[in-house]
Amino acid sequence: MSREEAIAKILKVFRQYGYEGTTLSRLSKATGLGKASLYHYFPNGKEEMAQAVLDFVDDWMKANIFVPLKSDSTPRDRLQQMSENVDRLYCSGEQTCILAVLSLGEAKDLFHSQIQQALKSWIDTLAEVLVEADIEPTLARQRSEDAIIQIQGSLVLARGMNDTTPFQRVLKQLPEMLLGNW
Amino acid sequence: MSREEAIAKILKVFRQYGYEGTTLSRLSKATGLGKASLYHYFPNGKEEMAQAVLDFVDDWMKANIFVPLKSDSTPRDRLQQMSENVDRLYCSGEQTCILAVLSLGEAKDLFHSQIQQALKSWIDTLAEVLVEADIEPTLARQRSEDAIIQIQGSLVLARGMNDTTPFQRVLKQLPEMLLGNW
DNA sequence: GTCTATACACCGATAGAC
DNA sequence: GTCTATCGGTGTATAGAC
Repeated sequence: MSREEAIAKILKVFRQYGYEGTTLSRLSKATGLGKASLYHYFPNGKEEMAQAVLDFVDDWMKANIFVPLKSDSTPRDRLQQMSENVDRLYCSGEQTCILAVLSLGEAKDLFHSQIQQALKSWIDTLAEVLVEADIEPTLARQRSEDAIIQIQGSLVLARGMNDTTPFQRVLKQLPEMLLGNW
Repeated sequence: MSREEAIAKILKVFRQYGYEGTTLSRLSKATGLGKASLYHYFPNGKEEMAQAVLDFVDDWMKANIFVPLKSDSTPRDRLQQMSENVDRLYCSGEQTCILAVLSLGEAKDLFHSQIQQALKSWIDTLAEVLVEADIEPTLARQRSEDAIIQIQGSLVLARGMNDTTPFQRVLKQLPEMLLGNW
């Protein structure tokens, strides 16, 4: 198994159980690797695995969210593209946000600056698109923040209610909400 | 120390560290009680403490959110009252939502139905107020759901950005958003 | 009620064979 | 690379003195 494949499986565990709830036993089971083998890929153990997971998601978001947002198609198309990839990122609302999960407990101290940076980049990039769509910078910024709030909030609600409908509704309305047509 | 006082301190630990990250050592430190003393108040240990915390918050929400929402003042006043108490519940955005935290990992299996019920009651009660304010039931329900989404999402963002501003903005706009005046 | 002491399982991590 | 075996530490939980 490649390191990349292992990271994808490890990611699922961290998303479900959080940092402290993710044990080497669970990671071993999820990857099919023995504990010692995990240390072959990640010499610094659990912390390095969480770091790898964060880096992996970081790269994925750059490629599948930020790059599309900076493309040369129309603002509406770019926002639509983002929504589709956000839907994939969170498996239509069935998976938590790793940024949200790793901002709890001990993990908060370890990864806070990286999480903060990822959220900030997302909001900033989104706001730039809205400014291009002739929205006032202050309003653009606020709407972008609201978009992240709605995505995160609907993930929480979907998890708590065991129903992904709220997430899907939010995502569907997202482009028009951002552009202010409603 | 009374059981109630202990629960309030235990609540803080679960909010910060989540279910798996909350250890008896941390609870012992937070309460000032030895581990064995904790078992005097909560014979079934950690699970019972989490249950007590959930029940405590449940009662608090009934008294400080649901009851005000069902009072006989105007819809706007009731929503305003809710916002103020939500602000207290989450310490102006500095504290997580225990319902959101306990819907992760092992705790999800243990407490899912109670968490689901609490969220559902909140949305239902909110929607009733909006219907009284002559809003169509379908729209009332959707806006109520959006309110919970925005509260939860802004808490996540506030935590990730280490900045409670988003939460406070959401809360301030909440009554007018719900009534549809914006 | 609160404590010290302790039981036993599981934690993260490592050694070393293959 | 992957494994088994094992380490020291900490987890939850309990016994029993005071």
